[in-house]
Amino acid sequence: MNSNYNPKLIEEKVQEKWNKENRYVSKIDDREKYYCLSMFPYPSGKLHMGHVRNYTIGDVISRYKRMKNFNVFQPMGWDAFGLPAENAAIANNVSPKDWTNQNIENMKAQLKSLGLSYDWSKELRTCDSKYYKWEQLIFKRFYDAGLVYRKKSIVNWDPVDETVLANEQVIDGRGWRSGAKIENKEIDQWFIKITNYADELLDSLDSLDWPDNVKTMQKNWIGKSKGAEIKYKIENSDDFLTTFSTRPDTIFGVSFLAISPSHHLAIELSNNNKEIKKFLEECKEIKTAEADIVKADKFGIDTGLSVIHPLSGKKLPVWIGNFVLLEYGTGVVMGVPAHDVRDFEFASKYDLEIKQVIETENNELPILEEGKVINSENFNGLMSDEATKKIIDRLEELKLGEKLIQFRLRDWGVSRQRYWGCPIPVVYKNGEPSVLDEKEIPVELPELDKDSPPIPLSQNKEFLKIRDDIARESDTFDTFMDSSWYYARFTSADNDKNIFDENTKYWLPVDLYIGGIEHAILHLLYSRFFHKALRDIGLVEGDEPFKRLLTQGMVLKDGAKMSKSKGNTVDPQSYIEKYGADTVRLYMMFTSHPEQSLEWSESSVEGASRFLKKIWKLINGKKYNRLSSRFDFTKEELSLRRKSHATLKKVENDYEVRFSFNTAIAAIMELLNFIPDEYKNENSLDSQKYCLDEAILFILQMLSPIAPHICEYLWDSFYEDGPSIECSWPEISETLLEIEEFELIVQVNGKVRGKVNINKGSEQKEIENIALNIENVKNYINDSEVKKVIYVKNKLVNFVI
RNA sequence: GCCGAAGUGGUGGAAUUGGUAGACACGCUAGCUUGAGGGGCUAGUGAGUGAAAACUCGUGCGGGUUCAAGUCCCGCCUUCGGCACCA
Repeated sequence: MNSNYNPKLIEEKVQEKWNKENRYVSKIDDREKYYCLSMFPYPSGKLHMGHVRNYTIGDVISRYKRMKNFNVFQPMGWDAFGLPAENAAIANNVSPKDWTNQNIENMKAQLKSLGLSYDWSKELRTCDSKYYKWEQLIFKRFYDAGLVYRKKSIVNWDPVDETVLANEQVIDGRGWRSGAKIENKEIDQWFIKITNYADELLDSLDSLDWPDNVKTMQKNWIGKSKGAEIKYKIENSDDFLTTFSTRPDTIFGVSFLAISPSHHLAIELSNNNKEIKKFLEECKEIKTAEADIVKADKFGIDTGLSVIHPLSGKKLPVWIGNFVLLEYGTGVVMGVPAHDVRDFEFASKYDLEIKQVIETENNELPILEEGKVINSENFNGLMSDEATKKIIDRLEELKLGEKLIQFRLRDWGVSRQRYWGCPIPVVYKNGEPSVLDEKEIPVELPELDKDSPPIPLSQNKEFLKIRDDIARESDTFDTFMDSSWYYARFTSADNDKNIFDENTKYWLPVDLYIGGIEHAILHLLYSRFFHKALRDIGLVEGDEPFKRLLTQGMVLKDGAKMSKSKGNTVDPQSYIEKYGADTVRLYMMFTSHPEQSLEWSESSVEGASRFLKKIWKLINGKKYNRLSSRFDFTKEELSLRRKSHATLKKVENDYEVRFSFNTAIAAIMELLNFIPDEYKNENSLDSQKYCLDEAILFILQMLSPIAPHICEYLWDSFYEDGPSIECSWPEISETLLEIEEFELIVQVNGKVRGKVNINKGSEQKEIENIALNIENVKNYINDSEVKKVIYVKNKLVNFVI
């Protein structure tokens, strides 16, 4: 039995065994359940390294949990609707459906070759009407629950191609295909009232075992802020302009109002004013993405209108500002140049009054922090918080304002003007929309003619026209809709009669959700909202979909994200073929902590492969001796046993608590390196054999979540008629871990000057004496007086002189 | 611009609660093994000084707190993720 490690052969063999046994099909049973979910991929064609990393992490944890006797559910599916299929369809003259299905087949084969322990019996794809018919049903139920409405909103309009473009399709303000200048266009769209849940989405973050940075990002995104709504009467009119401000204490510093270019007042004014009309035209050239709006130069135009300051009674000019978002607040900003950076820039540019009304130690305008109120009539001298209260009280008396809590979170626009998405189940009777009844669902996406490019549904006459006076909705759903509830549908994916069933009840919530940090806000927030809304219409239980979250970092090459456009991608398949899945998995887990970015390195793959070869060489051909542990172990033997158990303890903690697979692997490597050579000889002592066998069993068990093929193969040949490696995890012996000696660090003035072995039970005085007698320590202390001794138990002693 | 991260040897990274910086690997150097290549094995490997013992410096930059700072605080720089129509 001196054969070399042949990953291809053993991986095929082991995978065949798993298939035969249907080993990873999960059923309800008495054990504690563990639903481990990795974010399903967009079927782009080939697996990339980010997928491999994501799915290996999920698989390692799933396998570990199985060994710990959990009933594990780990499904996989496809986020199959989206733009790339349409683009590929145009580029390659294939239908989005065929392209997508082909990609799914390829990627599924790749996933299988990685040895991921998925329950494929629950596979789903979002482009399948078996899936999206339920999504249409959910939309109907949401509509009935009052969560759906229609509203005008702005899109990127390509006037040449006459299509709506995604933000990423607008490059430098121009359409990526046509090159035409992109315009803002307002159209009617469907919205879902996620803001109804703003408070709950915020509050229940506390209950989640999620990374703090993700919770913080979500919290800031929801953006609950306390302030006041303040009304400014328009001069010579009975109308008011309403603003929201978090800083009512600065109200006497207001020197202008700025309204959004999309504000109805701005549009009305433009009808009679050429300059304003021109200005609004110019504003239409800015992309709709917030990052672009903020980066754009701030400019504005005076409307000529004035408003009356609610407290001072002064006249203030009304401007239109390109930086004011209609979606946020009321679409009107009160400009306080002395205490806001953006207002300061704007006022400086257009020579508007800058009036300081807050005083702090810092004198440089703009002063952003709170302080003492000045130049504010009878509120002078108050501190900001008190002034805020009194000013709001005063506004309320005058009925010109009131206390208000405002969220940054906006309602979710779910309409998309595309082909490859879930049709929105709505019809228009004489132009009046109505959401379809459950029995009229599903609305299936129409098939395309062989040669037809994927034209938006709005141009598909056959699909649209039901009767002369009845037409279908031509928009499809945002693909975030598809991915907002798939975690729940997985549990019942094979049930065609009901959306959810008893399995849903059993498996939810997801115990661990793993995916890229780039989804920290949108996808995760939408899913959380969906879960709560589904709960409220009685379809699921519990308040949150994902109990624990692990956000993985990017896979980089040469310091940049691997991407097709940069041409720095590395194809995982070639590595799986060359080194085997176990090596690729091991490499991925060893190279860095899952939450950090991973720098791809060719040569480290070799290292991972070498480690597996070492294990193969040590174990292949050996048989478990099944000796009892009743030996008087030598000190050396004991130290190997201790190392085995200490490694086990560390690895458990790394797998379970820290998700720190790289250090777990390093510890296993250390253990392997620690085994003395003579123990590996055939004529070693029985006591040595015992220690070696123990180490071998531990190594195989500890490593098998990461490199399952080689470990199971070696386990089966080493431990004939033993238990399945998947149903066994070793027991730690705590007594073995108790050590009698430790290495004391001796410092003088905080610098290490010596180390010495000390018995654990020693008294502090005794330890100090030993430390003071170290030659090098003596040299440093000389005749100096020891002013202070810091002693950290079982660790170090520091003499301060 | 706003929100959230990251920065440690030639490289990937470790240091879990403020307590030995560089675990574990890769690479490199030398030696052994081999007909050669590959592979394997042994030793060394942060920089500098030194024959050695040992010492000095050293965790993006500049300050600070502390007996002690990669870790805490203040101010910067760079890179990455998100910013609501990429998924």
